[in-house]
Amino acid sequence: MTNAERAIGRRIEAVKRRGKNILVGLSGGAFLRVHLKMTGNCLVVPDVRLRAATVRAWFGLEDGRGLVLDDPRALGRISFHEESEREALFAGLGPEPDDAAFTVAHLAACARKTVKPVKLLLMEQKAVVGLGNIYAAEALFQAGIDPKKPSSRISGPKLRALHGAIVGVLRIALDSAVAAYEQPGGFAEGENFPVAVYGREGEQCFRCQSVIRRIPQGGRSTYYCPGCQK
DNA sequence: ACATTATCCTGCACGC
DNA sequence: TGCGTGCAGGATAATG
Repeated sequence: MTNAERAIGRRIEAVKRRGKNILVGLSGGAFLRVHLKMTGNCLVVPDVRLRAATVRAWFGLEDGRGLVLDDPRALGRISFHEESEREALFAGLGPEPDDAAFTVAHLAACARKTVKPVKLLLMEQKAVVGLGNIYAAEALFQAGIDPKKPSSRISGPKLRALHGAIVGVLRIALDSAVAAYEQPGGFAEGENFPVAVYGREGEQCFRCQSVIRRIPQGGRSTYYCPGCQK
């Protein structure tokens, strides 16, 4: 029996989220883990037989509808797990940004442990979950921190500002994503987020008029304002 | 043990 | 016009 076949006959009981993972709870003590990566979309379609060409995985529901993973770039993943695997599966993840466990002290403790550039620390999903390349850059801009700054050398006030920026950025990102999904037929995560630095290389900073820069970090592009971010 | 790089995958922007 | 190249993204495997 394949892993996908282990889901057959089970009832969908709940849908939750942990960081960037969607958890589809199934009867019999199991769940599906979905990661949308960049362009994935997990949704229920009216007829599982009429799937878009970009649907990479699908489950037929008893009424003919389908639970599908639609992903043009095919980086998204869906996998079956027993409840017993849950703890180990997410053991490396940090707290949710809106959880009481995500405090300034927690962020400071994570930062103190490493000299790696703070942008990379934020991308690891270990100090806090939810930040990707765009939101990490925007949070660092809001906090006025240079993305190249060694994590352990960030001052107390800057860490406090960063904590607030992370919470604010992810709250807006989540709210706008939920609103986008609630539009009829809508899916436009991120489209409503007002970017200050991401993708704006060579353009002027809205705040100080400096020219926005782009640098490689961890194989990705990081955008920042050299005037605002020290 | 750590840090950097490659890999996955497709679509699109770009230069010639 | 059309083709080749490179880049975008998150997470993880592989390499240094």
